[in-house]
Amino acid sequence: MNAPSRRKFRREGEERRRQDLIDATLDSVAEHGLEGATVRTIALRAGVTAGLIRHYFPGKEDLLREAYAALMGRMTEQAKAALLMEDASPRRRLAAFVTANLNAPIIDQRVFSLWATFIGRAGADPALARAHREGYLGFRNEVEAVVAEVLAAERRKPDASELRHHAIAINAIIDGLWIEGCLAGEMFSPGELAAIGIKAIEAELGLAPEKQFQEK
Amino acid sequence: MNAPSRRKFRREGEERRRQDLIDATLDSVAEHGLEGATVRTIALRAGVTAGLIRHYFPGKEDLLREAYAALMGRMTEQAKAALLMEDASPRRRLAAFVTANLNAPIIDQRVFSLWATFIGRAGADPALARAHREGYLGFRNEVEAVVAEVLAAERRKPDASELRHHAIAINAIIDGLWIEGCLAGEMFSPGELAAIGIKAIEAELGLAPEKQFQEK
DNA sequence: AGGCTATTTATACACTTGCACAACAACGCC
DNA sequence: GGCGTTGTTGTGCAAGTGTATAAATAGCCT
Repeated sequence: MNAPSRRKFRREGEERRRQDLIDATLDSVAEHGLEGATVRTIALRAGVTAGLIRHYFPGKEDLLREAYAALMGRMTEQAKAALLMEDASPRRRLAAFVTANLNAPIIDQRVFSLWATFIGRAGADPALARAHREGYLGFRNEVEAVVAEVLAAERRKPDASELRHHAIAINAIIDGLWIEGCLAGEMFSPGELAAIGIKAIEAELGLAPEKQFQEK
Repeated sequence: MNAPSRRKFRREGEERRRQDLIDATLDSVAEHGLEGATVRTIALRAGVTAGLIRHYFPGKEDLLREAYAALMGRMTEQAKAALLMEDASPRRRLAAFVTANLNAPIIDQRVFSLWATFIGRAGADPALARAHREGYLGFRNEVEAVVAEVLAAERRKPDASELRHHAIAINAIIDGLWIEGCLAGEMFSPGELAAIGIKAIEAELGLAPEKQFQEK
């Protein structure tokens, strides 16, 4: 009796454990910030003990880096997925892209908290700044490509500088509305942000209102 | 000889010391994040010893709260200051407002780092979320007021909902471009962001290009 | 069934953290 | 000029930090 009573455990596959630890890290950061994301908190959340982290990651910093990379990957992946409707008109695709970016699950307070917490350290951490830069430029290039298609369909031939300015402005509109939605989502009715975004972007591009909204 | 050699110090006025400690806190957070802002780091930066912090603030949390309040105060104060040109036309005032918000010192990586670091915790800290909400609504109301003036000068009578949507969109444009500028300022030539912002906002409001840019 | 090995736990350690408290000394007041 | 007030320092402490390492055991292979 009064056995040493060591904790029971199961062995998991390496990839599974790494993902669990990364998810637990993101959860911890979202809930308590970077300061509250201690190895013990993370391990507890992942259902393991703290020592195990060092078996999968060289150190805590590496775990945080991989967690941030995973977050960015998921965000850009979701964002770009909305552009895959091949059969629609460029204008519809752009609208769908905006709509996807201004509704759940991309409008999400938890994701925003994570983004803000990590990006706040971009000024001090060059690796983090570079990761952001790449994600941002990738996103903006996607926007620029769709804008080019939209304008081409309207028989307009913008030069490179014009195109770039449109992409910067549209990116800003989406980012700005995304923040407003994440921070004060309940102040907007469903679909309102997307409607505002689409109208603003079409104004930026000088597009006439869609035919369906005009009198026949 | 080998006297105890206690550190020399000067007594400062209460307000001065509090401000120094708050500034040192913001510097520490900007440089090392919330995790790196320890009482010892902050005190060292302020040129005092750690114990003094407890003489001016009940605890570290209170110091952080006051530092965030000070940051928000300075940001909104600077932003609104650009609207004070009484003698200019509404349209010029709006343009000046945008220009002021999209150049130094408001476009600033350090300020952005601080904003992101603090706002990242808004999801978990209700007091912080409320502080943000108030600042945001105040800013948006300013925007809405100028927009109303601009449209009135154009003899247009927007209803409340229309006005609100314009304010939301314009706020998003400014915020989005602000972020782009803070995070990748060197990718834009001086004044470029402001020009993009003004064009996007005038498009949103359906304003014709200014007369000075049209052929006479 | 029984051992092998790598995953997992548990413990230890040096260091940092926020905070408490007593000693001290700078400055105003008489 | 001495003296009291109190701003300021220095030290101490318990709790928590990341990491190192040894001990244990779960699950695969034969």
